[in-house]
Amino acid sequence: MEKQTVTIYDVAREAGVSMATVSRVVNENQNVKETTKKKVLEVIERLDYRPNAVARGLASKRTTTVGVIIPDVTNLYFSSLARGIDDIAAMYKYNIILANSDQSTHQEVKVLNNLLSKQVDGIIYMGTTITDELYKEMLRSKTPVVLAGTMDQLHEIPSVNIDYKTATEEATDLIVSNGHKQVAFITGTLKNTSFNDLRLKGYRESLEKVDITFNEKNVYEIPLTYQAGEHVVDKLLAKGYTAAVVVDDEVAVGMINSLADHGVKVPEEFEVITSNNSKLTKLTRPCLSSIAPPLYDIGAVSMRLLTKIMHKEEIFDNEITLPYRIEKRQSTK
Amino acid sequence: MEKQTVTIYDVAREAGVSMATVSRVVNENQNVKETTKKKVLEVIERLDYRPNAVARGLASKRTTTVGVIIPDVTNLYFSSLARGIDDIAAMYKYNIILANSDQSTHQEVKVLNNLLSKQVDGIIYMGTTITDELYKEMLRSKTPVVLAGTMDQLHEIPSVNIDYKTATEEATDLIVSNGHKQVAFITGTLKNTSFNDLRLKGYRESLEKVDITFNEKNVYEIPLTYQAGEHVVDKLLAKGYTAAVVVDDEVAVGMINSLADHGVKVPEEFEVITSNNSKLTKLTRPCLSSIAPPLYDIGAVSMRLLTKIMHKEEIFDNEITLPYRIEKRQSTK
DNA sequence: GTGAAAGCGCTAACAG
DNA sequence: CTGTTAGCGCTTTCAC
Repeated sequence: MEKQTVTIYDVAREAGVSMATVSRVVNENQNVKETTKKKVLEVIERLDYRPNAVARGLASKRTTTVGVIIPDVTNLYFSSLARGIDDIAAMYKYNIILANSDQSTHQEVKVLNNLLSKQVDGIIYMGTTITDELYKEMLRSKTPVVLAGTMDQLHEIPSVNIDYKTATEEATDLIVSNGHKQVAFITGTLKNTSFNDLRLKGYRESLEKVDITFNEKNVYEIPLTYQAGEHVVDKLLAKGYTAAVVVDDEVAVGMINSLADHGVKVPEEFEVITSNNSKLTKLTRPCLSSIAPPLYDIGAVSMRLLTKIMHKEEIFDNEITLPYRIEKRQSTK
Repeated sequence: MEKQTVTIYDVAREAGVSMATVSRVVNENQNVKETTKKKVLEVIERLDYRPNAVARGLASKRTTTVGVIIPDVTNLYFSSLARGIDDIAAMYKYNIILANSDQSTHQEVKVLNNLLSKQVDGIIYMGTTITDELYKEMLRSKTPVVLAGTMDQLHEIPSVNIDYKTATEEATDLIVSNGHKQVAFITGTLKNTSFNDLRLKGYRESLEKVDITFNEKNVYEIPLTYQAGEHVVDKLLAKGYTAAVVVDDEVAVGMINSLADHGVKVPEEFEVITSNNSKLTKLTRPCLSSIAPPLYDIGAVSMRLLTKIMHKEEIFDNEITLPYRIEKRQSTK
């Protein structure tokens, strides 16, 4: 399968210069006379020469490729980040190797090693939980890693996030200020996630400000799926809850639809606020109120941070916290 | 930035064999004695040797990487295909370089050439339109290309699709059988797309079966966005339409929400059927009836087809047509 | 069953 | 400003 036919050597011969000169022209090195440069470019054009990035990668030890580990491209939260990542990557002439991890540790470690063997210049990791095994591998890696929309417990790996605790606190404030006493907190797993821990803390502190005692019974750890959202509503209604703070949009959509199916009016009889402000929040009726993290920007800034690390530029802060908004829509009063 | 420290040479030395033998072990070549194999594997483990895929790619001219051109990862239709592609790719030990094209020809040609320079072993293209310029580049490429969920006018490039014409015909049948006379057809651009052409034909033939004269005025070419869906509803209502066949789910969601906002009851006063059966169709209230192409499978089969071409296996059919269903939900009677 | 040696196409000193 | 010369780490004949 001869993909490449014309090499730098062919160009050099045709143009009557050395490979080194061609290389210089291709890499936009200044030290080339205008006339020879023109000549070389002409030959490149004529021969339709395309530099072989693999050879280049081997010789220079830089592949201009970064690995992106994503739980599932089909999840709007992550794909929104991915879009920001890719745009900035393209701007800096990097390509992206996208790998779905399904959030399974085994997969993730495999994927990480696979990416490293491909000699990516950097890695962006997305996902809600970081197990010890994966964490160790990341720390061990000489290839820089940036966490997008997630963080490690010890805050050793550069990351880009919002202030989850305060955001969740504000979101909960919005609800308790309407007088609710039974407010459920719907979350994914609380294992290995400093991320959901922070949210839980925000929820808790909000309640305590209005003298509602925090009770673990009000915390529901469920799978982050539409169906799980539908199901949890049955329980919530049976137990008399009148509001919920939700960490995932798909879950929240499931809940809001299920509430409608139960004939429960939102927001009059039940209030819901969710956390990611993905497209979905605007597609439901009523529209979902939500914490609004700058999804695209989290991805974009992560990639930008990674380029800085890869280029050994000075970094002022390894842990970037982006601002968020609270979008009040129709699922809260 | 020394990413790689231990090389095949180190392993060879430690194990007291030649590089060639190590290479054979790594590549699972049969011609190695069980005992030397064991010895080599032990050293690999001990040294934590990881083959350098870039060097391997240069030497073997195979990168086990495929390029995937996607208009926007954030679009559920395309990301669902992408998920199928990645899963099958992983199964065959390929990685994916994902590139967002924004469906802009200029971008696409650039991206394609970029992918080729990275020496990908194959390319999967997603997108609704294929301009002549891009088409030429694809045909010229010695690297195999497969079209996922789209097709070229001349059917020269291998592709995986459903029968858009018949599917749209059936979808329209469903609506006209309920007696509607004014049925709009909401589509994206009709330029450079054998794809939407086929759908239009299906729509047209369905109408003609019940003696409704096809009229171009009923065809609305709009951007495929939620907002455009909302806006087009104003026009449709003003002109007295009572039903619409829509080619894109986001548009359909915009329409259904806008209809609700106008106080128009769906499906009683207005019926809508859409085309992609993405997650979105189940999240709206009422749920959207839809043509249901096997999204994940279109991606998966495309990738499988590509592996066959890359491995020079025998191909029985370059143009694969997968079966679809019609999902009747609540937006049609 | 194993080793030696010749590249793959390019970059990166180092001379000049 | 330009050319020469080593590799980068691996696969792949071709011998033995």
